[in-house]
This record gives sequence, C-alpha cells and structure tokens, in this order.
Amino acid sequence: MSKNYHHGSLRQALIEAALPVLKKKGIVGLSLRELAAELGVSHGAPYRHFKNKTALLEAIAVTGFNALQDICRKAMQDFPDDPRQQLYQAGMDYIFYVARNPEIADLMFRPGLSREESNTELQQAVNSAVGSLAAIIENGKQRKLYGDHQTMDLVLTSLSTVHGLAMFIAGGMLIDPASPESSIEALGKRVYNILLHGMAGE
Amino acid sequence: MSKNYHHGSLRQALIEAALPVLKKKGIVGLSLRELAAELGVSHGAPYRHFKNKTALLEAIAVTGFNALQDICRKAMQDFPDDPRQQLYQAGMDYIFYVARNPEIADLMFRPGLSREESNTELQQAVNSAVGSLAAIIENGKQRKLYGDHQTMDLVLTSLSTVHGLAMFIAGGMLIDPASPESSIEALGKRVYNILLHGMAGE
DNA sequence: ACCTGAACACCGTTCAAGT
DNA sequence: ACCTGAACACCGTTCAAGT
Repeated sequence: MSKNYHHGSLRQALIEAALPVLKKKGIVGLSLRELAAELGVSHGAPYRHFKNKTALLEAIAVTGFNALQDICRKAMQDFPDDPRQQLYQAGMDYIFYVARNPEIADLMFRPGLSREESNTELQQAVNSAVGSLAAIIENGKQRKLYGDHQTMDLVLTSLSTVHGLAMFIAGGMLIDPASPESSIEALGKRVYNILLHGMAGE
Repeated sequence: MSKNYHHGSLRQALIEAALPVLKKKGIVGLSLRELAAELGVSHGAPYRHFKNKTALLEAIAVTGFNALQDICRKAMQDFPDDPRQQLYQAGMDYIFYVARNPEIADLMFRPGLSREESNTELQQAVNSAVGSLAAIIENGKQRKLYGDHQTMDLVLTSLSTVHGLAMFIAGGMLIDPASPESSIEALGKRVYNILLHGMAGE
C-alpha cells in the first residue's frame, strides 16, 4: 500500500475524528479540511465518501439511531419476559448514551440539517430504531400494560420524553451538569414514573 | 441619515434575515456575509452586534424561548381558572409555533451550539420560559391536579414531550409532513392524554 | 476504486479608519 | 456608537490527473 493512501476505511475514520471536534467546537466549528489534515489525507479525499459536510453530519446521526436500536434490542434480550423493564432499561440506557455522546444526539432529530433531500439512509436508520422501540411497546401491549393507546402514539410520546430529557441533561440546561450518575438515574426514574402513570394523580 | 448606514436596527434585521436562510439551507449553509450583503451593509457590520456566527444563532434561540414564554403567559390569561386547559393550550400553541418556525426550534435545546461560554442571555431566556411553564404547573398543583410529583419533574417531562413531538412534526419524521392542522391537533390531543393519564391503562 | 493537488469562489473574523 | 473596506487565514467543493 502506498504511504500516501490512508490505511483503513477513511469513511469511518472521518466519522470518528469528527466526534471530538463536534464536542469541542460544535457544528459551526467543524471543517472537513481539518479532519482530512488530521487523518493525513488530502482535503479532497473526504468527498469520495461524503458528498458534502452535511452528509457527514447525517452519517453521524445514523450512528446515533443505530445505537438507539442496539439499546432497544439489548433491553429486549436482557428482559425477555418483562416488557415494562425493557422500556425502563432502554430509556435509561439511552439517557446515559446521550449524556456520554451529546454531540451525536445533537444531530439526531434535526429538521434543519438536510432540508433538501430526504437521505434514505438516515430515514431508514430512524425507521429501524423506531421499529425496535415499537417492538418493546408491542410486547407490553400483549401483556395489557398500555391500555388501548395506539402503538405509534406511545412510541412518539416515550421517545420524545426520553430524548428531551436526555438533551436537557446533556446540555446542562435546568440540570446541574455536575450531577453524579446516581442523581441522573433518580431523575430518570421519576420521569419514567410520570410517563407511565401520568402527570395527574390517580 | 447617511445612505451608507443601515436604516433601523441591524441586529434585529440580521435575526429576521437569517430565518428564511436557515429554513432553506440550514445552519451549515448560513453565512454572515450573505446576510450583510442582503441587508446592504458591509460584511464587517454584523460583528458590531454579534461576536460571531454562533452568537447570532443563539440570539435566534432566545427568540424561541421568548415565544414559549409568551405562549405560556397567554394560556394563563386566556384560562385564568382552568390550569388543565392552560397546559393543554400552551402545549398545542407551542406545537403549532414549532411547525411554523422549525428553524427556530431547531436551535433551542442544543448542547452543541455554545459548548464554551454559557451565554447568560440565552440561559436567562430559558429560565424565564421554564418559569412560566412552571407557573402553569403550580396553578394545577394548587387545584390538586398533579398528585405529589415535584414541579420540576413535571416541567421537564411535559416540556420534553411537547418539544420532542413538535420536532417530529416539524422535521416530517414519522409523521406525514403534509398532515393538515386538524390531524396534528388530533395527534397532540392523544399525546397530551397519554402524558396526563399515563401510558399504562388505568 | 480511491486519492492528490491545483483552482475557484466563498467564509469568519479582526482592525484601522472613517462619520 | 456604528459602519466601511482591506487584510488574513481559512473553508467547501470540483475536477483533471495520478496509482
């Protein structure tokens, strides 16, 4: 192999190199040229893998949805007979995932990123992740856990709530960013409880 | 007034000029120079009002939180004796606000924008808006609507849910972007119902 | 198939100078 | 106080050419 060629898969390397930059400097501060230089590759090279800067950001969003899917699947495997625990575990794991990777979650539910083309890969990753969450909800419905609400409404509500809470925590908004994991878990538990039994007292 | 000086307040003009650009081209596609040119002002002029591009984006986020505060206040005024209706109305108004202004909402809950300084103006706008929502919740608590949950937990849960749902709608994810207002309202009503009475059947 | 390197048109940001 | 316009160091993106 020529020493002027990047050794492994440049596409994946670009995604990984982008994460710490996004974390420190945000979307505005990220540049493809900087990533290329860091990886010892010419500034034109990234364009063999991403048609533009936005496409790289979308690829990172895809990894977030893939992580959400993995989290849902793992929760189902870990508690095959307890759909309520599946939902709780998946939600909590997702919150900790976002807390660890705020720069990824920050790209996930963004109408403003690709206002043009729909990006089928991203759309597909979203659908897969949502499908896994829907499976958890369906498991619960078979056990008569969730009344007669539509699955889609339950998915939307729970995903919105968990993702929103995760972003509050990740952004340090309203919540002390220095909170220990135990207090984040306690907060997650209280919110999960409200979600499950309602804001209104019984 | 000199014809080389912008007539009114350039700061506000920049914010307003940025909105359609953000809507069409997203954060990555926005440039201060383009805005300056559009407003007939030199490319250095924006820096008298914003210390950089991120500061402009944060100022736009502030307008979103101000809108949320206005929405909450209006709901309290419109239904002074019905805290439950206050919450429903505020939530629904916010959803329609986000549907009309996705490019603003897109900037509101973003850990990745200003990873550096905390931006006190933004932090203050967040606190004010959250305070108004908390007031609505407190009104409900005085009427014994919300059990014994902590106000902050109820605020976090409801705001997360409503904002998340709004972003799904605004981004056309999971929801047909061509949905008429009536079906958005119907969806909002179902989610509000789940939020109020819980995912679990009674 | 994947990368280089020149080329182009554009940016963000700073700053002395103007009014 | 607010804006101009030059200046600097950088970008995103394209494309012929190389391996």
